[in-house]
Amino acid sequence: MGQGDSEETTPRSGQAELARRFVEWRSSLSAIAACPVRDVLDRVGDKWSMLILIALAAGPCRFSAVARMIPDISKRMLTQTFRDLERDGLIARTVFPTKPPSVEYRLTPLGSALLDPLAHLVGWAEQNHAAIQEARRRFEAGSARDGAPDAFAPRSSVEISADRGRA
Amino acid sequence: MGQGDSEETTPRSGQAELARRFVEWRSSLSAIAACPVRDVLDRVGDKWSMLILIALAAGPCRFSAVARMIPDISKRMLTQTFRDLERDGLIARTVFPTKPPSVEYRLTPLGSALLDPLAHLVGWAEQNHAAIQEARRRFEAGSARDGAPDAFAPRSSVEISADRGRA
DNA sequence: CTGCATCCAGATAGATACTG
DNA sequence: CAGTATCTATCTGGATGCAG
Repeated sequence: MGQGDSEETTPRSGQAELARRFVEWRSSLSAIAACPVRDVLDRVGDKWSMLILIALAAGPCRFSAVARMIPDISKRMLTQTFRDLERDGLIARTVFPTKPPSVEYRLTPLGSALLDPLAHLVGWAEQNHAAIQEARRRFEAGSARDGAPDAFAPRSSVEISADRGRA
Repeated sequence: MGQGDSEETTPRSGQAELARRFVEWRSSLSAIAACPVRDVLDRVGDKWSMLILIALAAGPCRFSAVARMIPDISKRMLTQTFRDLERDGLIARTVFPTKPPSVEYRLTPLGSALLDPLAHLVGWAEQNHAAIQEARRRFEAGSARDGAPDAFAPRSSVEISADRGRA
């Protein structure tokens, strides 16, 4: 399974470019795990960060305003996620010495920029969530019945023995 | 500041379109939390899924091959993440009835498609991780600057009263 | 080689109550 | 209103040993 036996005939050009990058990364996956990508995914991939980023996308918000938009978040988690986001320079926090005190959060240019790649992910999710859910149904059906006749299950035994020469 | 004092002069048109979508979502953030976006982020945002997806980006791989590429993953987590990924239809699993048995994992078209929005995120991470790290340094420097526990560093009193007109 | 089961430490996050 | 503190339930993920 070299990197270029059956893939290079496919007409996807941007896809191939993309694949090349990932191929290079394969040799240093552990480095990736430690480095910027993991950083970003850990921040964005947690339970609330992305929701908060979206909540602030349209403009600055007060603490309780965000809390209202995300009903099932606790104050504890909201405070904590705000702090992490601020720590990373994604949002800015402004305290107004009014009484009672009010605090406003807003996206920094950095946080605003993150919304763009995030939107790609969201777009993908919206386009493909149906496929994912169908895959889940199929998977669970296949787990219940061994050898279930699926739409595309038996692509297995054809190319097996030809490829087995490596063990 | 509102959405349009200094930002609207910037020539980003897709950015505005993007903002509009997020604005609409604000009213139903709890729905988003439950729905496809959260699904995808929970899958991709966990510790290993993305690494495995990248590992498979260049072509099919066997269990132990992936394990070698990601040295600090345990067999338990590798198996589990493979299963979740397969469950969602992102990767396909093929068992070869050889002796000893070998199993090959490969991206499905769905999983391959996910690589694209993922690459945007990775690209952003690479471009901005320096800014993030600097923000962290600045944040920690600002936090450590005063020893008083209750003083929360009102570091922007200047623009406060001027901006108060919007509440 | 691949995968599963068990046990276990640490992180995550919810509920509640209290402060300025 | 905004935030903190503590206690606790749950989840994640690592180590090990066993099985096909």
